[in-house]
Amino acid sequence: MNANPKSLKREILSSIRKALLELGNATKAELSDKLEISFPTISKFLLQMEKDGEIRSVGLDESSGGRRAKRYAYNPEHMLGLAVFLEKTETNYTIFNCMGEVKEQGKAPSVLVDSGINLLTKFIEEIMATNSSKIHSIAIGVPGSVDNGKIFYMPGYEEYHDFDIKGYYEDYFSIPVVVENDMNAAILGFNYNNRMKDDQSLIYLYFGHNGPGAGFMINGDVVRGKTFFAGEVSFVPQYSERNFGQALENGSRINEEAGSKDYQIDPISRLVASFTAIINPHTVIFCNDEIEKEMLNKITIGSSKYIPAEHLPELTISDWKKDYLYGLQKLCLDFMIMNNDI
Amino acid sequence: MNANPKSLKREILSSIRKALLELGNATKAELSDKLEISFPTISKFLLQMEKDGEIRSVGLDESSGGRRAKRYAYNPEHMLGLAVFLEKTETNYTIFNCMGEVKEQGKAPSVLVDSGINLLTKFIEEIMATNSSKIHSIAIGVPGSVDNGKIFYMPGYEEYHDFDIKGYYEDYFSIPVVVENDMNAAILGFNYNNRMKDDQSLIYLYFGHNGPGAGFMINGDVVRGKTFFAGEVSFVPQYSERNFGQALENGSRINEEAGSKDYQIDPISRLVASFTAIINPHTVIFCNDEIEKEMLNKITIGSSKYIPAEHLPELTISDWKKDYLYGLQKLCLDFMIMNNDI
DNA sequence: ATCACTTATTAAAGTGATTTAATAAGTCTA
DNA sequence: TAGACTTATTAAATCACTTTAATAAGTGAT
Repeated sequence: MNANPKSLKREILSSIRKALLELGNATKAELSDKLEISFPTISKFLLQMEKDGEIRSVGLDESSGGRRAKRYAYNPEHMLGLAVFLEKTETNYTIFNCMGEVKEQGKAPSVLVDSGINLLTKFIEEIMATNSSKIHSIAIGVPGSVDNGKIFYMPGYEEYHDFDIKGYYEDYFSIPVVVENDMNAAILGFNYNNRMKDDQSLIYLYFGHNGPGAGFMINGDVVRGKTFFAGEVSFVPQYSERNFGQALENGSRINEEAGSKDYQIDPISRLVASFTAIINPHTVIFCNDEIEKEMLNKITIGSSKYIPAEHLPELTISDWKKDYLYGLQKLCLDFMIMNNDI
Repeated sequence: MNANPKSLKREILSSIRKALLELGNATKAELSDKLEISFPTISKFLLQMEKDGEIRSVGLDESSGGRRAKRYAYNPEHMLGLAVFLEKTETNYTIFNCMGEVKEQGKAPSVLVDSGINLLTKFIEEIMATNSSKIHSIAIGVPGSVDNGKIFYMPGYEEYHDFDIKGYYEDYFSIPVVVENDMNAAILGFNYNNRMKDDQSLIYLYFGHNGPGAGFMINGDVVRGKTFFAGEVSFVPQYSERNFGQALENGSRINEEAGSKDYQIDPISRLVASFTAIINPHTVIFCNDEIEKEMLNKITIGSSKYIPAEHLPELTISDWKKDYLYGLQKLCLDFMIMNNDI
């Protein structure tokens, strides 16, 4: 619980930031109206923000009969964010501004090697050195389970287990750090990017090289589960003798030479049916490098054998990598907007 | 967004209420400490609350070396809540205080008859008449899908569809009203009653006379789904040719005379496995009039054929009716504590 | 019993947001 | 181009919580 004037100030500041970024630009009156905060208060905050270079006046409105109103816009370059995503084969990073515009991006060999955290630290340090003061938060994406900034489980990298990356780097760089699982970041990114309502239920489904998995967002929250096992859909029992993972594999061996993926339709349809009967999501997202549009129609038809069609989720295809990046950006932005001194 | 001094006041008041009810009793210093609100502010609020009869002094603490501190407790009788649950065969109601103590309860014939809402209105009106001013909020439980106080779907009672009960009665009685589906209320009740953490994922599973169903709470939120279809688990495909509903029924016909329920073990085990692979819940709750303890063990063993045992949820048995009632009470209490004039 | 000490409570000054009134900067009409 | 009107901004007064200082009420030792 935190109910005091200081928190009010923070609350107001971040709500102004959010509104300005969302609207693109606004007058004081518009902000006061939208945020239900009094005009003088808005005025005072904007004055300070303009002094700090956080916002800029972008001219006067046309008169609506009286004095023309000044219009303000957020200065996108005032704060930058850094997103780093660690993968087995390489490490990518992007630096972006509040509008989501990428200012710089690059690639490096994987830092996920035995030597532990040092390589990653050095990597971030170098990036920070050149962009110094402007970076206000860091988001790190990892291929493993994350519990509140602490790596809980990352297959193949046991030396990272139980390491509190978030805490470590927040101490080290003195800026907010957020760490998230790749799949969960992708879901957040998809949700953000497609401007969906906040309380949607989404499922991001991938088949991958090491077996299928899924990321879940329910009522706008990422689902991790009791033992971070949520999304291990290959274990879903589907046929008398096979689970989802086996049905995909088994089929693939039989149809190896045919080149057709039709054998996957029924297992996926059953999985979609199970999702619907259990959590009835709004959307199920597939990865663009794994599945074709035509396939989706077949799955829709397949699922409707198990569930009345009106309850089925919308099936869409999206760019996983892009969503992942957007997700990390979104996490960063939230921190930049919310968390702030003064 | 709401960031102004008025909301601060409300926030403080409800946090004091919450803390006092949670702790049972407290001194001003304890409240100030716990809530991170300054002593003078706490003092001012408590003074007013004591004047209003909302709290009472319950004596002085033993001295810890200096002046003895006054200890305050919430007056449970200050506000009462009314929970009404509508069923096909009858209508139950209870009146209870902030501590959850039932002050009065009763039963009436079902109001779910063709004549629409009038019977229910009259029923509540009579209860309100005798307990007049003390009832500060009403919770109504219904056997159907509810969307923000509006009945979305209630099988067999199409005349209620799209009727905004919440809005109607809030206008009529001028106190907060909350309407919730029976299963969802039961989950809230179980969660509340067992003092679980707020962000748990629970599943309440019932088999019922008209086929099985489930209620879901994920990360502390009730799950309704895109078309309020969440929890219709009988549609989950489980065997090559049968879904969960069919597996339960089919088995029952075969084993009709044997009296054994063992045929249910594998379907239920598979369902629990599906839950685990998808959302990895903390607990799955069964109804005490439908299943025995011994059965649970068999299901646990059965599920572990499909999923590594460490990821499986805890299986428990609970009193559905009681949880349902507690859930409605909890909803009422939340409204009483939060929503309040002044 | 008095004094030193501890803790609870009350009082006064300070900070921050709101409300209301006053002022400034425009537009439009006569 | 002056006056009426509209709308944006600034200023003053008010309300609410916090911080800090002062006071009250009790305990225990000398």
